[in-house]
Amino acid sequence: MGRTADYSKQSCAVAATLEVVGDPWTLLILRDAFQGVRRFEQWQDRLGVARNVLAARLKALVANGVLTTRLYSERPPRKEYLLTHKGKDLRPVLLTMAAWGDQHVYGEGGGPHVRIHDPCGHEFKAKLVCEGCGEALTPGDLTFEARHEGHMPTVAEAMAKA
Amino acid sequence: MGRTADYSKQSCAVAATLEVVGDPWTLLILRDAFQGVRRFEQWQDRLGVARNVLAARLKALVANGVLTTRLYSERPPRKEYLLTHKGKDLRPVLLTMAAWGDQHVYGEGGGPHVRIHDPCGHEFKAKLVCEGCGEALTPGDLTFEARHEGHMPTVAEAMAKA
DNA sequence: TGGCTAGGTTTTGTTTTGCAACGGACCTAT
DNA sequence: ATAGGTCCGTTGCAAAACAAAACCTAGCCA
Repeated sequence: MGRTADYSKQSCAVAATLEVVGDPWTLLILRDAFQGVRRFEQWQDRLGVARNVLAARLKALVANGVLTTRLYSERPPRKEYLLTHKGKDLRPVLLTMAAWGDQHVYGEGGGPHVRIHDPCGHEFKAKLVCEGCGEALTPGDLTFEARHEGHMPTVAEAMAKA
Repeated sequence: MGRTADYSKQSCAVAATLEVVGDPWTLLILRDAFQGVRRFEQWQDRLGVARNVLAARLKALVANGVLTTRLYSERPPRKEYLLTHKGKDLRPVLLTMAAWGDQHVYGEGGGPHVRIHDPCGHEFKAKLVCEGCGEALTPGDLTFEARHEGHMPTVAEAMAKA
């Protein structure tokens, strides 16, 4: 059979997200979209991705509601790809990944780019907090629970019992 | 050439991160690792991933310093896979993705699981803030700048230093 | 007429994946 | 002791996704 993992059976929000953006190129396409890329040729130049693959990814992203198309020229018909609200909400995912890459792949010196947080003027460093209490994340401070009846015993639960 | 995107030319922290965890299965393997999975058969049962692929991914994750192995049985030699510090730091990435999946794939009702933030007792909702000023992210509040003058260290170089 | 651009699609191979079978090395129950 | 079971992979094969480059449509330019 094919390559793609059948994330859909996983019944998990992470798997659901990966089903949309889990492709090797998709997140890079979106990274460029956040930096203003909107046209086929721009992505092709920047990423060097095969044209057929790029066409397939853009089509899938539109189908999934992450991007929309808009004609910027009637004759000849030319369309550009814009982030939807759903797509813009992926920015935290990319920033979190960028933060990890800066710290753990590039190390001390930091990555090749700096992101400046305009409101405060300092380098932006991503920090994840609990929206409810505003506290930062600490190891092991989360407990998983099934929301729906149809119970799926997780490993976490199984280990908690042991 | 083969299938795999050559992220290494991208010279970008996102691409660097994807080089480590951008594989279709890798993030699901790590998701389970955060829920306590440590052994080959556990992953195989839960994910249904092909055994050769799982073996390859685990090997790559160890090579990349995201997981370590530890013998839990001398005879027969059996090893388990544990998250390193570097690996544990990927938790924000997974939580951010989970938050997006909950909101945009599952929608109103929320995803199949709830994550409880033990310190405050409420459902954990991920929020990304600027570590410097503590303010939440708003659209277009980041500016990108190149850090280095002439030279952009490639991922390959960065890894060679490590 | 010929050349150029933008945005793809088609064609032709190469890589990777999924699957199932096999392997070794050790336990345990009969 | 021998048969079965567990755990952790490795090997071989067909199918799917991929990469590269040629090709196509549709207009525009001169």
